[in-house]
Amino acid sequence: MSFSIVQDHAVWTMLTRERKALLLDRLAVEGRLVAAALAIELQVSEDTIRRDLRELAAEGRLTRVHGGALPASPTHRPLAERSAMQTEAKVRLGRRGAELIRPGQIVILDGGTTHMALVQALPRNLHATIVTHSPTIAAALEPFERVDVILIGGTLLRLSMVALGAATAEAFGRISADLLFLGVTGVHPEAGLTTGHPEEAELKSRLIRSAAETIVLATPDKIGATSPFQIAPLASVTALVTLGERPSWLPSGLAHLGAGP
Amino acid sequence: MSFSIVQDHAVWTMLTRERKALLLDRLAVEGRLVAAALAIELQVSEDTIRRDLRELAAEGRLTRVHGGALPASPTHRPLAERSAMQTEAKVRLGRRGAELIRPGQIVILDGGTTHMALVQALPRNLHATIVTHSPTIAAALEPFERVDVILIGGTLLRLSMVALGAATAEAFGRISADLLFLGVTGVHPEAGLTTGHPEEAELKSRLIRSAAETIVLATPDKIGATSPFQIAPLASVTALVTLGERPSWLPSGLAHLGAGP
DNA sequence: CACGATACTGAAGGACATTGCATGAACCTG
DNA sequence: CAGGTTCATGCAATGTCCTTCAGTATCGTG
Repeated sequence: MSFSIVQDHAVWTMLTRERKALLLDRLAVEGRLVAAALAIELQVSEDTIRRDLRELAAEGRLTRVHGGALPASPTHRPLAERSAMQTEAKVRLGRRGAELIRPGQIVILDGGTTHMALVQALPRNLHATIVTHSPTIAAALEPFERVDVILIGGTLLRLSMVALGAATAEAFGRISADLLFLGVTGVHPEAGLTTGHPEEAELKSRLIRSAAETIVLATPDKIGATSPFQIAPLASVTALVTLGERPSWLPSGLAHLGAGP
Repeated sequence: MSFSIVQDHAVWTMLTRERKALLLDRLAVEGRLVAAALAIELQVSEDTIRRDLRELAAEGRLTRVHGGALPASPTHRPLAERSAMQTEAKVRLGRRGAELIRPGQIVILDGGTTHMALVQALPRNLHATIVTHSPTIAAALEPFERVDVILIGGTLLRLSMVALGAATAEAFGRISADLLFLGVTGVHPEAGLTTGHPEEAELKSRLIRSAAETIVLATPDKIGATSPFQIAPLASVTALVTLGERPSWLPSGLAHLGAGP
């Protein structure tokens, strides 16, 4: 073949199936696919991408739209839209977060699209125990054969799709984890860690008590922002991961990790 | 990994078994195999590699794809592939099952792809409470704004992606539902309802005790089939939904519903 | 040791899959 | 409604697959 991409050393022949799997993965993480961009990125013609999308659509794995594809029907707009926001930031934070998990650790994963990105970034052969009260996260952990998943039940709060309630809190109370990835909607020098739902705030504060270390992955829009309900003061956090520089107002006892490009 | 092919002018003839083992090792490490590249590397014809891959695929050790092979992924594929199996049957059973839910009822939904199809068939404005120990089902219920979702936690059984264990059983013990949709892998005149996992069988039998009525949606391949572990005798079921006619051996006290086209 | 049976490999040929390109239709934007 | 973009289809080139066959090595048995 004369069109192949010779890169001095080796030709990375991507199998068709691999490419399709990649497309679906990408769709799950980013919530949308753009045909033209993918063609450039994967070094194939747009026709090939379009063909893939058409075939995946025929299998019902995604919905074809002009210019690319969107998740298959069952996905709800709010969630799909949320995951389409700040995609790049979330992918990078997720990758950085995934690196922090050591083999064998017991990790509590809070809900949220950023943590979804973290799951997508986990190495396939990771050996760990992951505790979560988010059915979405739990479902996404299916492919990881060496991960033990502990699902915490309760009443689902529709907005954020996590379990809440007395039973949930009690179940977390019986767990001592090594690591907690905590989802918040605000990180502020005075207000501390905040979120938009009172019960959720309470549960999240309990999560902090159930783990030795707490890590917050914060997209840029959350830094310096506040939401109505406080989870805990900043000092409760072990490390804050952001895309940019360390905010000047961070307490000195708090580690800051960059998730640069 | 590097190895020399020629040692002292003597050619290192690799035994077939050795080569196959190497292929599997390589697949485990790299996650993919490309037939053409392996042929060059191992100094055999592509046909030989292809033969190996074909045979390994027949043994279920890997998945053959155009150009090479991918992991058999006893986890990833099953779910994706299982949901692709018997699609038409599942959709019809799911639709029929969805019709059986009355507004305001408390419904226990077991895991499984058939029940996933049921969720897809639910009316958007359904008002009900759905209890489930399957994160996949729970996640799929996100779009239904008037459905209260109760998630039951536990340790996830990867194969079927449902929560199991003492906590799960106990949580179900505290629930009295109107309706239970029970997933089984066999419906047999003598063996009754059966499934392939002992703990799952035990939990399922507990589910039956937690609901006033039990409904089994059975695809054709399950009728007359048995799996190793019994859940309960046929008489425990309120209604059996199938695509075809009522099996002659069904106990007379048991309702049969057709999910015809 | 001889002999047939079996297993393994490579090669030929035809079927099949995948890809990029060309064409004209459908779509979106302003 | 004009102009660009995106799309589906048919086509040709190439790569991959399977089947079949023949040659060689290995094994088991007499």
